Amino acid sequence: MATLKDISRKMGLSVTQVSRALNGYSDVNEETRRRVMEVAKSMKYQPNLTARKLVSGRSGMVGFVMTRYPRLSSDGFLLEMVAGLSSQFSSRGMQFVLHIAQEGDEVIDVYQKLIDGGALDGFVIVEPADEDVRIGYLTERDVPFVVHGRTSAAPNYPFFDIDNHGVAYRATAHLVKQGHTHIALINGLEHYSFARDRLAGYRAALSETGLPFQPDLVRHGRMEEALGLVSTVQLLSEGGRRPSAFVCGNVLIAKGVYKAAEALGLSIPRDVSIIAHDDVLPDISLPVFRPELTVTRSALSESWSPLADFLAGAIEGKPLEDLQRVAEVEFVEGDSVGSVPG
Amino acid sequence: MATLKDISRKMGLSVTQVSRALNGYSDVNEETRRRVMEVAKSMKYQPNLTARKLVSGRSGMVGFVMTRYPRLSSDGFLLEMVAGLSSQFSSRGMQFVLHIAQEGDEVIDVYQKLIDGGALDGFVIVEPADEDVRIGYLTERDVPFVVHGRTSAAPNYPFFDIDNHGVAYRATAHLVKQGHTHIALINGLEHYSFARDRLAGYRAALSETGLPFQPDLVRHGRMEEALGLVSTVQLLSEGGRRPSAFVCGNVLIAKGVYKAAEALGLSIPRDVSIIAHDDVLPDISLPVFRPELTVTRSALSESWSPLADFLAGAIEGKPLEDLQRVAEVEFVEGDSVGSVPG
DNA sequence: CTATTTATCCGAAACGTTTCGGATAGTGAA
DNA sequence: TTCACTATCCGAAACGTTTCGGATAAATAG
Repeated sequence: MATLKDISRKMGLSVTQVSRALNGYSDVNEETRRRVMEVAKSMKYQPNLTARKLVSGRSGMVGFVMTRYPRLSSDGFLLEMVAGLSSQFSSRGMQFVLHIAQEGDEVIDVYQKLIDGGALDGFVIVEPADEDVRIGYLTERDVPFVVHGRTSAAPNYPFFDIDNHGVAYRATAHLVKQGHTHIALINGLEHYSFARDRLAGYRAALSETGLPFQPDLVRHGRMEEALGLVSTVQLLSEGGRRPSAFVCGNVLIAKGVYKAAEALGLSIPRDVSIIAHDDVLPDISLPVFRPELTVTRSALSESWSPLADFLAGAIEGKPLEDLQRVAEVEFVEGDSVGSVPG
Repeated sequence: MATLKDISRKMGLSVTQVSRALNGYSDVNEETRRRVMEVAKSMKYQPNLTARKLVSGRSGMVGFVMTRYPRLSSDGFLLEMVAGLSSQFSSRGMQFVLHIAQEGDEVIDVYQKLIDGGALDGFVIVEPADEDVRIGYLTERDVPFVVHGRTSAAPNYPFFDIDNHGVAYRATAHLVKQGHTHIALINGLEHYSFARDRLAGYRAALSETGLPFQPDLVRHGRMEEALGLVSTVQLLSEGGRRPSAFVCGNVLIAKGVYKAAEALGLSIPRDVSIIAHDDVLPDISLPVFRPELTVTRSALSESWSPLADFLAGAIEGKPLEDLQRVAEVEFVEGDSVGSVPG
């Protein structure tokens, strides 16, 4: 591989000047720069990243720590994310390193090791919990990171999140407008921030319209079809306050609700109304809904680019206000919402 | 972060000696080494990988290039592999970097860029094709790599493969022994080496027992349930030589065959016999077989460790013979094989 | 007692880059 | 003529390691 020295020798220039020419500094003659560029190309010069890192103190690598778990190999979200982030970072000249924590490793220890090794410049964190230890640790050590989601309305770290409060608020409000008074919320696991935000949005919509919050109409769990199915059957079988509408955390849950409704002989939207949040996962095995599902929609795939931008920015030391964004969600009406039955 | 210089200053030793003490060289007093170790630990010394790389010329990073494709996010094999390799490499102190090729990128260009950047020491290649361009390119440029699979019986590069010839041979021979004479092979896509090897094993078993090779009993395709289903329906519907037994490339295909058999009102193993190869993917959504499927079995998860070993060895310049292995497969009898129907 | 070996140690160079602090020569202004 | 300024360039240091080629003193061999 050709080095700066090779070029400088060949052209009778100093290494300094060649370096500055290539890096676009202003104190180099345009004619000189042109020639340097030309020679560099002809010699197939590629800057040695390692050397560059040594002096800049940065490795150009960012990391993501993943804990091994049983469902791993069937988790479409994860692969989608890894692929998305990886390509975003590499198009920015950075490397995205996926680190799988060994079984039994303490998560924080993994971060510590990676940081101390000096190989990573920053981290991406997804699915933050309400009191997230990773965020605490990285903040304390002053290591750059970006979060997909957020643990409070206005956190003091870079993040990209969707308006989860709005997701549940709009869905709930829409149902209320149709006259529904008993609206169930089938939500993600309680300790996730996004689930907390959605619960808050749901409650806000209810209280704004004077409807009571009924805790037994809210379910938390892993956002899979089974959760929707089981929750629906339970909710519709219990005596008394049967919900006439469902707000679902994602389309898998909605699929479960559809199935349960069918099994119980209920028709959508005549007997039950359903709204879900759609992450627009490009998974071919995604369920098909009949009738068309009404959704709040925001493509997960649009978050990788800002996440990469924000982490890169954080590493470069950009001000926090440039590194935070809450994305709006779209409301897409289908045919799964009707007025209250009889 | 503490550096070698910090330690040397504190102890009144030279940087050289500290470095050698830490790296286990013989020309340092055991007592000195002990003290150095102690101080290093107390100062939380972590060697700067970047600096080390600069002089050693290695980055400690190995790469895997993946092309983006539609089914990506639902591909369990891929995530399983990424997770497996990633953890194997990191337990060896190396980083496994996943690189997603942008749509439209020429694969070879991606490798070129990564190599020239000097950031990667070697590559892992999976699912080699018969005339694999990646293998050609890396060989030509003399860049270390390891292949999961192989393009010829005894290739001149490091690889880990299972005995694919044996997989099909044993399954076929087993069926022949039960008296079957019309045995179908539902195989992977034709250009993959493993599919070619399995086809060869299938033919070998047939010819050894004097049975004719009937090309129309062989199907190639993407190894999914749909392939098994469609192939089976076609094969059993055609006039004349209907197969009485099926050798399936993986369990998904076998699932398709089971479904087709059921739909056609055929019973297993009375009417059709089935054998498949089982990669032992720990995917909870894996099909359940009734009756129990007879399989050739070899866990995919056992290949990551040797692959990592071999690539590390290749980078260190170990001799080729230490970097190749063909793993045996296990034959596990279930209840899906019977004798030829009346 | 001298020559050789052995056990420890160290200085300096090297890896390829960026960057700080000038140096030089030419230009225009005072 | 002298001064300040601009445009263009360069030497040297620095980043944190590893490693080559010795250096020193003590121990052993002859």
